[in-house]
Amino acid sequence: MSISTSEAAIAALSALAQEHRLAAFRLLVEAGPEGLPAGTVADRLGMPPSSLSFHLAHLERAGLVAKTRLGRTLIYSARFATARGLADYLLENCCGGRSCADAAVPERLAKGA
Amino acid sequence: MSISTSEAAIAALSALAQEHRLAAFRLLVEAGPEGLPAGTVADRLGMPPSSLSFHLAHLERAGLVAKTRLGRTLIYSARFATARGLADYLLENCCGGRSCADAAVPERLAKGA
DNA sequence: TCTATATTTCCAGAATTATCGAACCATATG
DNA sequence: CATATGGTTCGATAATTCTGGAAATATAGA
Repeated sequence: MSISTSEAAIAALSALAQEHRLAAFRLLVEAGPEGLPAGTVADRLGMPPSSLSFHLAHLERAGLVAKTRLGRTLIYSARFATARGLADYLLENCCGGRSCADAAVPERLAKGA
Repeated sequence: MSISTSEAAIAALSALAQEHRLAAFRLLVEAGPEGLPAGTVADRLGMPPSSLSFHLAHLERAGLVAKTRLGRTLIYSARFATARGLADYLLENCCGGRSCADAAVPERLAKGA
């Protein structure tokens, strides 16, 4: 998941553009590759399981998390590569390779000078 | 705009998590520091001015674009620093400093092994 | 098999976001 | 001042997303 199309970028962006999902994802990042059971995430975030499930599914569709069954618990883990892929996408497509040293003060356009 | 809080990150993420806004922002990035008049962006994106205005305002609130008046035209330009700030936020908070070499296959948790 | 646990899916209602025409504001120019 | 141009704001409607309880699914264990 290296995020090549803008659709993929939008999927990842909107997956993270939500309070609860960003919090869940950060929790999983912190948990590392071992991941965390859905229930644990729900507890730590203090939200009802059905709501959390909705958000985790959203993250999974965007390729940001992976799901593994272990007995009767489902373990979610962060897909670091996708997060990095999104960061790379931003750097390439939204910083245009330029230095990114904020210089957004256009003072002369449509005027020759 | 270095994006320190998660609120700021969510604002930037959701600003870019929309087809038209991402397209508009990319256009402004491509245009460089000189920026582009709102009307030009509307033309290139083929959308009614009021719709575009709505989206540009959204990008501006998130700190992703700057607005400058030049006569009767309003020129929008990308704030590269914010885009980079978002990329940095992702790298720091969503990749956890680790190598990011996808390793999301938790096979032993809750079991000693 | 019956029961308990972990979680998801379903569904309906609430909340938020997007769309776009019409009216409005600001600036330029005759 | 009158008029034209570039854009925004308003407002009503449509579309999408979020929320959370109830019912359903999957697995484990007695």
